[in-house]
Amino acid sequence: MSTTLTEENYLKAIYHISQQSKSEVSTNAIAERIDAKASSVTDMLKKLADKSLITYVKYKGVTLTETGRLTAVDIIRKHRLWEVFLVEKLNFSWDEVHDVAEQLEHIKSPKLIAEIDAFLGFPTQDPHGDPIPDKFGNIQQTNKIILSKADVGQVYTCVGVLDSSSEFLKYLDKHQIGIGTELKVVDKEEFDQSLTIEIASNSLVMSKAITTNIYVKKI
Amino acid sequence: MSTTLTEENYLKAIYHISQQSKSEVSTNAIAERIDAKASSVTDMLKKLADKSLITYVKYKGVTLTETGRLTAVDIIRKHRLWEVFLVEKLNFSWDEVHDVAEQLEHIKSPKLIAEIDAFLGFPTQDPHGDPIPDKFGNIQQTNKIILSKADVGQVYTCVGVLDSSSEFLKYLDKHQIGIGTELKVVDKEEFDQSLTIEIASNSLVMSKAITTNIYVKKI
DNA sequence: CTAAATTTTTAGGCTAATCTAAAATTATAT
DNA sequence: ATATAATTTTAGATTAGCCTAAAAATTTAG
Ligand SMILES: [Mn+2]
Ligand SMILES: [Mn+2]
Ligand SMILES: [Mn+2]
Ligand SMILES: [Mn+2]
Repeated sequence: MSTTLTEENYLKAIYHISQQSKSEVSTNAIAERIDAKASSVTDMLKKLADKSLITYVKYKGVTLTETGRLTAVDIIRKHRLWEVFLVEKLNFSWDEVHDVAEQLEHIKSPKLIAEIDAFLGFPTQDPHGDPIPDKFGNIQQTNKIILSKADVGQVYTCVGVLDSSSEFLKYLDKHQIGIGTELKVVDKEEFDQSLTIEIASNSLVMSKAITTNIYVKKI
Repeated sequence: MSTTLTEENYLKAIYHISQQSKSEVSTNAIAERIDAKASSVTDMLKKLADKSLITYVKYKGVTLTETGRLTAVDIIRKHRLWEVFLVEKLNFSWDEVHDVAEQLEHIKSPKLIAEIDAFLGFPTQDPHGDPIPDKFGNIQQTNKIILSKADVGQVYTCVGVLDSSSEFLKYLDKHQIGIGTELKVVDKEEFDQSLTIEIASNSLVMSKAITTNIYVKKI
């Protein structure tokens, strides 16, 4: 059975929320993410349940069925492959790709995405460091940690971002931080949780709002 | 003002029909092309007229306004650039590209299409020999003729097709005919208008149904 | 353990895009 | 010139996706 663009966006939202919370996904959480009213979400949840893409129990929240999960992951795969394409082949910067990928991810053509994948040399990560699911829906997870929980005195590599908004990515660009950049945590201010970071011999103070949006890995 | 996918498809249909007939475009002609009922077309025509994309007089048919024409040509530009991309970069054959391009042509991102254009080296023709409008909406027309009107004894180059359906293109593939192929019109059977064609020293009889769908140019 | 707050669902309505059936208009053929 | 045929438009429904307001269910606080 085929899915509409709107249904696909709901499945993706449910998938992403479930990645964070691990439990049933609530109507309100979906409404917030989709930017729709809870009543609209309820309507759609009934439809998705009818299509066996989610299991839905009134007042109790939803979980993706295996079919629903595979559908969501396939959309995410397409989104991330398109983002790589835009950056690698079309001179887009990492803060420009998301909105276009939101449109491109809904293009229906298995051959297209298989060829794009090959054309890009089967990339495993998107421009924001997020893993690209393989065509079977398997996702390779790396053992990254959030910068705010890093140890003082330790050196890390930036491996991803939590917030992929243009505004945040431009902040990182300004301070020459990207995927692969080495960061040394020099000091932590306990009062506001801000970190002093050393990047290529330059010192930079990052507020908690910043450090909770950067993924790093011990070198 | 932004256009919906459906509105864009109507504008494209009106544009293509007006290319053939040169006069006002009728409701029924649009209905047939869009594969919708005439009443649905009437509804949409009112909407497009409200948006000043067409001039519409009840019972008299429609014409595109300058804005409408530019919108239609921009969609066609995107369609044809995507077709080139699919063939040149992603190993699609010319009979596989149309349906995917029908989806891709509606992606809204000026940067994306500008970059694709540059990435492809600013092509002027799509895989079916159709001209690619430039970013200002100008279309370079070539002086092609339809093969059925060609002269016996004359040699031609295939420069395009009228029917881009997968079925017709596969027929051409089977007989090793493509854009650039040399064809010599050896004979014409007056009874059924069929032509005997010589291609690379092989002889082939083409019915009128075939010859009215191939564009050629005198060598 | 109840009362208040919060969350979720239901009820009813709206718009875009489609449809069928019937009415209105225009074209065609004696 | 008029009757018939064809085309086009109107009228009234339907479906997807969204909304607001109110009701119902669940959670939280005292
Ligand atoms: Mn993205
Ligand atoms: Mn991304
Ligand atoms: Mn095409
Ligand atoms: Mn084409």
